Amino acid sequence: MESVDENGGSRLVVTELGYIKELVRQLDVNLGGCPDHCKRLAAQIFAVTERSIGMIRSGHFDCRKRSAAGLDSPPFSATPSPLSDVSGVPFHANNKKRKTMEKRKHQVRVSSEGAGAETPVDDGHSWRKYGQKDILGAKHPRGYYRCTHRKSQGCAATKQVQRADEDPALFDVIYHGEHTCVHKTVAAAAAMVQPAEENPDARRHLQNLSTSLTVNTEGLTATTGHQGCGTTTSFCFSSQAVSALTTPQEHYPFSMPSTPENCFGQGASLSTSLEPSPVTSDSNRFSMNPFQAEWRAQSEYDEVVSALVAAGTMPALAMEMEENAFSMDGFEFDVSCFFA
DNA sequence: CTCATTTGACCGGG
DNA sequence: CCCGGTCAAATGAG
Repeated sequence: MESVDENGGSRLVVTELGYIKELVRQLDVNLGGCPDHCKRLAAQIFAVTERSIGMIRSGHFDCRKRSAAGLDSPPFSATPSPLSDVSGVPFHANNKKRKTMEKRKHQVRVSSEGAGAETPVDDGHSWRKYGQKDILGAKHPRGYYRCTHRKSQGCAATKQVQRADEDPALFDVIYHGEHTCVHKTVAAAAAMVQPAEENPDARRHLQNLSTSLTVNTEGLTATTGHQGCGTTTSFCFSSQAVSALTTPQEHYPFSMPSTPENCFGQGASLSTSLEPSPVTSDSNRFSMNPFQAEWRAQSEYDEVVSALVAAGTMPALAMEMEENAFSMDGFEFDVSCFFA
């Protein structure tokens, strides 16, 4: 374990465990409620637990290392669990290698929407199936998908989906290539950050966060200190909060806290400034609980992305982005995507 | 009609 | 030649 960054590594695992705890809490609250939501939560708990175990086993829980290795994140899934970064070759690949090796790959394990579902949870992109093959030694056939926008926009992204032998509820998904298609409004917002050529990772990560988003600050700790936030702190963005974000410089949304009471800096003030958002329409509604804010509507998410971009935050955010966590200024944030 | 899926044929690397 | 990946005609859904 020498190679493991003690602070960054263990903290990340602790964050993961905190996330699991929160999921269990949510599950407890939801027991007897919406069965689908419970199933999703259970699937998430499973996947996050699996990921945590993998992190501990591999000693691969340094945030920076994971960011570097996991830059080629897949379009997000409910709880993607990185099995391996099977990047064939770096970007500057030897051109004499096989064509297929030039594409970067990323494999994740995702759970199905419900028990016995035929497909894994939606990853936010639209795919068109173009083939299926029985694979030697595998119980289940492998499905081949390409981006629906391949024809219209020349998007070269493809994925392979195969049900896991051990657990039919799990799917191994291998993503090939990157989406170059303009995907919904999030992609448009992502494109505002920087041209894809200059900052492809930021753009991809933003794309990965499409649909809806949860920002959970539970377990927030500072890099330089041992005392984290004494209490669980949460924040969320409302329309008002977003307007606050759009003021640059002084309102840098994630400034370093100086005191435990103000451990979240502007984030805390964002939280307190939040009024129960007037529910104007379903498309603008979002829900929150004491622990987290959830965007249930695309419009809310778009608004936040635009605000973060305007505030100059997004590039920094994207640089430390992982599948469902990011760190900034020594803070780590869980960012989990939910399917409403 | 358009668009997505299915499925056997085909291709190429190893 | 085997096997994984892709193509494309047939078929189905909306």
